[in-house]
Amino acid sequence: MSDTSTRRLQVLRAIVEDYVQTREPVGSKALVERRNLEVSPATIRNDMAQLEEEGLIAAPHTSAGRIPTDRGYRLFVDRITEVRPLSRAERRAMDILAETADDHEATMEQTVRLLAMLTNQVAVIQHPQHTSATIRHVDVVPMSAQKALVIVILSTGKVEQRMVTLGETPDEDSLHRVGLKVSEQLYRRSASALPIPVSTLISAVEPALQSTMAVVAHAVETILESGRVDRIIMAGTANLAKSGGDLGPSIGPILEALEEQVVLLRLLHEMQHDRRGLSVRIGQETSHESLQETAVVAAEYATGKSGGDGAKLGVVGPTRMDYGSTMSAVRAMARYLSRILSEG
Amino acid sequence: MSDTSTRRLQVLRAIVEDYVQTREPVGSKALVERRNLEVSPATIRNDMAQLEEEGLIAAPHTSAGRIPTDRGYRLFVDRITEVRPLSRAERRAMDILAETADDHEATMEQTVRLLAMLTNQVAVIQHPQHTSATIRHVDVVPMSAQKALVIVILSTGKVEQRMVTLGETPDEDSLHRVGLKVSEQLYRRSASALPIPVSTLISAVEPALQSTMAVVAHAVETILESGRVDRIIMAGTANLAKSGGDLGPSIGPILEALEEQVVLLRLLHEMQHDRRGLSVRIGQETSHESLQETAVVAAEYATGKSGGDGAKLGVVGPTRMDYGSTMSAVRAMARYLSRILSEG
DNA sequence: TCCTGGCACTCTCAAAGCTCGACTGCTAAT
DNA sequence: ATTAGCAGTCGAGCTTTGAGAGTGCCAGGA
Repeated sequence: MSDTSTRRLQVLRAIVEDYVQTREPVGSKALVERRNLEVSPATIRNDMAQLEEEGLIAAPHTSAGRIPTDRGYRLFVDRITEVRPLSRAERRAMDILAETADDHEATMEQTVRLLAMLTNQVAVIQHPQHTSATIRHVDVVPMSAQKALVIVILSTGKVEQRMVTLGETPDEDSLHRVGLKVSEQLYRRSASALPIPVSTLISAVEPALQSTMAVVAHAVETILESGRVDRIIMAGTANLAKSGGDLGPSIGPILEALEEQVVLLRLLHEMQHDRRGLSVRIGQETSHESLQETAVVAAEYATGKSGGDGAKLGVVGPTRMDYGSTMSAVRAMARYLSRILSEG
Repeated sequence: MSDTSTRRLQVLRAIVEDYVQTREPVGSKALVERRNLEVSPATIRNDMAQLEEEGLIAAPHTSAGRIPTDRGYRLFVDRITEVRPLSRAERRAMDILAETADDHEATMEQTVRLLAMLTNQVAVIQHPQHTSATIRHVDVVPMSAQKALVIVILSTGKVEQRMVTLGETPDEDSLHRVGLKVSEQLYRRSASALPIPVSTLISAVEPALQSTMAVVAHAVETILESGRVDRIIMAGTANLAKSGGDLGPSIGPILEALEEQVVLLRLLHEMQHDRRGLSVRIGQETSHESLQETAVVAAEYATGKSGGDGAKLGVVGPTRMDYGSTMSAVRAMARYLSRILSEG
């Protein structure tokens, strides 16, 4: 019993691997040859029939080989594939990245680009939310008679800004003073501690500036709130096209779904990570129409010294992808990024 | 003479317009019918032969209609097409945009997204360089024992940041003081006025902090310098795929070229704008391999109150595009953005 | 109970041949 | 300068055909 069922797993594995490599449905005969198994094609056929019944593989049409179904890939990912270690060249690339990291935003961009290159797929990365950040500095810059820019700098180095419309027209120095007051009052305060003490702030300035202060305080609050809204950056969309004829002829809808950041964000958010820190969604598991033929591999990375937070990064590619190396690249990337962000 | 040569222009116009609409080579017979001209197909054929000789149109194969060449489109754009006014709905969309503009970055993103929607093509926008900006505030935030983040806020509301590695490990307040000193010394200084007086800055702090100050000052300089390096944001890449089978089968290389921001930046930089403020590059005129089958329509927008600066925005699409409405959308978008940025 | 060899059957893919239709270019007449 | 008519060319699309690959099933053997 165990004998035959382990062979079936081997068959599934072989089918997945061959199909990923050759992009063609794999038949019983070809399989025994390529893998020089010890049994005859007929035996394999029986196993295949069994696997098909279990919904792990399917035949595109009567006289073709089999290809894995989403469930087949799922089983493969869960039980069979090994996460492969990275190659030397890949490690090198990451080390270089770690050295050249200067600015927060740039680091994210380089990371996502590198991940796209390593995997030859579309890479995405979620901006860290500043839950664990504290407020570092607030500044108010006049932009025109009526408008001013409120800028909040967080301890993580993230900088947020927002344009506000003022009722009156205070001079530049007054605005500056308002900014200083807010800085002073909120310094070191957790960015996620809402609401902020607006009335205290207002009463901290002279009456003439109080309405301005009200507007500014409100803007700061909005900024802190919106810090919980995620953003995604992305690279390697060209790889979608390059994956050549895979994904049906329909890369358009996929691109659309990717530009719709909301979809991806929800998806990433829902993903639960296993003990390896990885998470995979395959085909329909994405529960999104246009991503039927794609899979998402994601991992969490630590966004600051404190760790906890957990933004994510990952790649999107055809279900027919090399899960082993993709998973290893994603995992490694997450670790490296965590290290860079928390300094190492 | 003038009679027959103006008709030839009309024929060219008709060919371009029909081809853009139908996506199919247009023949002499179909042309007289659709346009109910007063002449016979044979006459048109003669004109076509003439136009072909001049290199304005070409036939994909012997028994097909004609399609415009790049030179044909060029003539069409230069001499024939009228920039069409926007529809009401389009104006509406822009007005809404103007109202919801809060933060600098967000405005840019919304703009580029809207432009992509309006034109159904890939929209790009170049970040303004801060030539005309002045320095508003500088802050230094410790990130770890060895590293700190230098943040520069400009009068335009743009915020730049850069990570630096410090030789020693000053406490947070010292760093803060360094930041304040720099702010104080450079306040109102033009961001493009380089080099900055590093030695003055260094001697403005106590000896223990001087090496730190040197690092920070250098970082500020780097930031100001790098402000001249352009960046591009982009939206609507999905439209590339949607433009269905146009562009050959080869949207991959195009996506790659777009991700290579350098290429686009050079291209945008080279474009000279006509009296309408618009500039168009068609096919080979882009002098870039993978953009052979695309055209770029761009316009300059004013990036601040002072005006002058001149960053660009535009769209990239198939050469076979509706130049009239694309040009009008780009131009309108440039005007609106100028107005928003310089406040109106 | 599991494996194997053999056989009949099915279905896709690619090449080949074919017809149809759309255009053109040319010439001679107006 | 324009027109009508005619002969010639070529691609798009359809059908046919053959080859190849692969399956399912059955009956026999370990």
